[in-house]
Amino acid sequence: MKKIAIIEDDIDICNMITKFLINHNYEVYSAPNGREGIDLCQKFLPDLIILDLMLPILNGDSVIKQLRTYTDIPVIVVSAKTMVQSKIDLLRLGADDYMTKPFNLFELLARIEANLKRSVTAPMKADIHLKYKDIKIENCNAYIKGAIVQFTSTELSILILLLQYPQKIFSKQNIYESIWQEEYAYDNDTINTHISNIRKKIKKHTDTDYIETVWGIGYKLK
Amino acid sequence: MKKIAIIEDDIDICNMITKFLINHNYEVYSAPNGREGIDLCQKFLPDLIILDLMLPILNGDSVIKQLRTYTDIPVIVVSAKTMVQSKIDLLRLGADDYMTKPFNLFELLARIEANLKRSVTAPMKADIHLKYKDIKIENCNAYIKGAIVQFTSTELSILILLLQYPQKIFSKQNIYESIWQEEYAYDNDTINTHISNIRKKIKKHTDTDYIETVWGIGYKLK
DNA sequence: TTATTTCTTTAGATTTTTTTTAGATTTGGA
DNA sequence: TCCAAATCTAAAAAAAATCTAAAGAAATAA
Repeated sequence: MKKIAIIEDDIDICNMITKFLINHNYEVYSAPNGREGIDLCQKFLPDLIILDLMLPILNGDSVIKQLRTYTDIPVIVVSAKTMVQSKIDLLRLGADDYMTKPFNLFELLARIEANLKRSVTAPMKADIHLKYKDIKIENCNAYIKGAIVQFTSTELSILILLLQYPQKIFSKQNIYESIWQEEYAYDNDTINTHISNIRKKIKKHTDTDYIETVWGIGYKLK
Repeated sequence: MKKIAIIEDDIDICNMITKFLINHNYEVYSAPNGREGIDLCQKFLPDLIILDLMLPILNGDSVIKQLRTYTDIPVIVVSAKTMVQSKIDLLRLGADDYMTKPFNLFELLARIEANLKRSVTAPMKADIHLKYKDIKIENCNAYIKGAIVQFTSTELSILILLLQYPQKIFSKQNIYESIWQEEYAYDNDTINTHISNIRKKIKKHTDTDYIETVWGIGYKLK
């Protein structure tokens, strides 16, 4: 049975969707705000998320952004009609589909099924599990020699990128455009600094330096 | 700005997608059949291809097959709903994603962006892969008799240039203008020095001198 | 709001690479 | 043979890229 998470602050809408989906044979979890929504997703690993844009505590944009750092599960965004101009940004941000309120439950069902179907055939990023020598990444946590290490999300993204292709040399442009999703205009030492910080944290747990500087070209794992 | 090629025989659909993508800041090229589509791709080197399956002259399958002999650019296949059973074959053939007609343009946009993103992080196959006797170049790494050798980026560029045309004699001007992308004003021994350093590094790993000096003319491999 | 964390920018130190220099060596031709 | 031009290479100088601490800015949490 497929699991669906609903992140929605309006309790009536939430109940309505929940009942409807349970009737249609889904397992449903819900959370009333962004923060709890993210926790929920990490806990129950749903197959699809229905996300209200207007959330207390952590708004929809941020929720998608955070989710997308570690998973590709389909996210259907729900928003009031007046917010429609932001839909393109949402898709850009990483939402898979959107609907405006008020919506027809059957239309929602159709979209859920379409998106679930798609995510089966699409290559899954969900549930990252990487390992390289003494570094291990599971979901959003990094471990070095088994000890959890607190990387910031940018640091973790860079580390994951490197870990995904341990042979490849990544130019700063590669890294920047992969992580920030925007053009790399000029070198402002941002990447350098993050690399430096990553190294510092790694060094606390192990003697070896895992990141190699390839002069004039970029960085790679070593 | 990213370039997208559309290979689609229905002129209305083609125009619709073209307009939409131009509005979303892409540079768009299109071709009405498979043959022209392939020419187009060779000419404009798009970052992503949207390919209709049902094409006159050369059908979609063959187009993918041909494209895949020399490139890894993402290909999103578009097909009529009745053709859906072939989607797995398509993915197998080398397509990266597919959509059935009629489709939502925002969904297309989302998929385009997802696939472009993926291709940034994927290891590049377009990368250089050269071999000459005991010297091998893969990605940005040079190997001699299997051992990695640390060339600087300028040295590597020169070596790659020579390796690309092992027969050709390169004048210093040739080399300078290829690598530095500017006019070769006078001989300041820069090339000499780099050649010397390359030789030194090669000599550490093998007895033979791979670079031949052609007096009064330039250098070539030997 | 204020406090805290994270990210970006800055600036000077450091490291590596590139270019220049200079003297030695090699080459081809007179 | 000897000479002049071309090439070689070690070493010095210059330039460029990178590193990192620390400050400032921005985002997030309380």
